[in-house]
Amino acid sequence: MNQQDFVSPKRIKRADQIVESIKRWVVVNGKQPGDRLPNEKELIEQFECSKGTVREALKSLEVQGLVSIRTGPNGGAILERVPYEKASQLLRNFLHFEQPSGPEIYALRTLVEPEIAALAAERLNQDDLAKLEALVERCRAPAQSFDERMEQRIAELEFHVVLAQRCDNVMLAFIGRFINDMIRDLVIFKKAQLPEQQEFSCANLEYHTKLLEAFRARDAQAARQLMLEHMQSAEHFNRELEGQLQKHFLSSDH
Amino acid sequence: MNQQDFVSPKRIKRADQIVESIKRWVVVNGKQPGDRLPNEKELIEQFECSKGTVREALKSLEVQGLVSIRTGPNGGAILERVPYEKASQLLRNFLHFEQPSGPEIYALRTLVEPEIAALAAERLNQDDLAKLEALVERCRAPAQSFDERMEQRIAELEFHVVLAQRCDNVMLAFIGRFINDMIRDLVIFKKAQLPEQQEFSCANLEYHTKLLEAFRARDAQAARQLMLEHMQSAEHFNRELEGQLQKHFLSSDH
DNA sequence: CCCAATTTGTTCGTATGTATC
DNA sequence: AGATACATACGAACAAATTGG
Repeated sequence: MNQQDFVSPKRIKRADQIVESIKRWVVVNGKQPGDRLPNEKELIEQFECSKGTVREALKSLEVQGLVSIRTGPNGGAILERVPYEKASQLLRNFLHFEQPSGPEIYALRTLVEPEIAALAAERLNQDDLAKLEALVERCRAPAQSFDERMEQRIAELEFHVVLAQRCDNVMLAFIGRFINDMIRDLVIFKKAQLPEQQEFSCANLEYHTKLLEAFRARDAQAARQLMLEHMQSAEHFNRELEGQLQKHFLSSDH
Repeated sequence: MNQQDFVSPKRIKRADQIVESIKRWVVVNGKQPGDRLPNEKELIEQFECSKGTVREALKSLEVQGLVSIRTGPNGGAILERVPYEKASQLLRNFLHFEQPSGPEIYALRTLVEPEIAALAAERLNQDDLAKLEALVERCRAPAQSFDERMEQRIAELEFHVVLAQRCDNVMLAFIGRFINDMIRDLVIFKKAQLPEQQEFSCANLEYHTKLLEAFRARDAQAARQLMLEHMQSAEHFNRELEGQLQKHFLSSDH
């Protein structure tokens, strides 16, 4: 039925072709977030296909986070910036079966966080600094309970997310935020097994305090160096923790 | 009609609920790639909904790259590892409106490539080394034409992709491959504007040759150091190139 | 090679909710 | 408030693909 059938053993669905066509159309016409796509009727005659096929293509674009579809008159598909949450979720799907280990995550973190800190140092405003200080202060009082300890651990990670969001390299910003989200989920997931690690919390608090000073002084070099030491320390403690968990797992059952 | 209507102003579609349920089902039952999902009929009675709704949910999972759907007896949806190409494409959607600049990409590259080189140094086998050598040799003869120059440029990038694929940190491997894919597209897109840059090609060839030696000797430290210098050099040349392009753009028209 | 069983894929018609004018 | 346009959801019938005898 199609001339492509001889070259391509795998049939390419019409809806997917339309998705690609629409993407090209967006790129070559320089369409921006907020711009409207042609409505259903126009797309149907443009691509000479049924209403269902167009709807399937739009549906696919929606799942990818590229458009949102509004109901009502003058509704239809409008272009959207892909929200971080969507991109994050799709990347996590990819990593689910790859199972990155704790050490792998921390190794990447050690590479990127110092640079993020250096870039953020030059861009943090008073609001950001206040937010960071609040997060640091929340970790200062010794935790009284299990939940409180976990809450402090998440506040620590939030400190890094704030830095990532203020970093003006979009790729570094994404990776930084993504890594901290992953670690947050690890913390929550392993919460039943999470031992005390008082030393770890103290070290983190100290580093964050010093980092805050460097940020206030807008000292990028100091921030980079402090963050590097902070990450190496965290990497060390994580290795220790995983060793403990392994031992506990081996001795308890199985 | 729904108790959620008070807390959540935004109605959550049934199909999306089913998607989330299936994802949870996969995680808690430890399903692996190749395992089959329940077929349409079972899903319909499981979720008490129509065939169309189930199909929409499966469609969504397919767009996300999590399942592939086959027809016929013993057909249905089977779990898939999300292929790199899918994850890459979805992340590029996210970055499309963020427009990472050349310098931003190269800055991240300078951070991750040295580590990738160090990790790869310990894992490259004879086949990999032969492949790398072939790619280096392809760049040795001076390019005679425009297309040949571009082909060499792409072979240079392929060198880095091979390293990324052999790196045993899945997150680093993904980022490394992704960055080189992005640069490849930049090269192809800007091909009309690509000036000669003989020095750049020579420097790259020299670094790749030295790196190959280090890989043969399984010298991770040397590989890391060489790659760092290589990346700093590339970052420098890219800055120069963008300066030239900017000047050319300003003087030619507009 | 064809037939039959099985399972997905497509296309109707219809009803209902919901946002916009 | 009412009319309109669109999305969502359902059901049933039919089409297409794949497998195994």
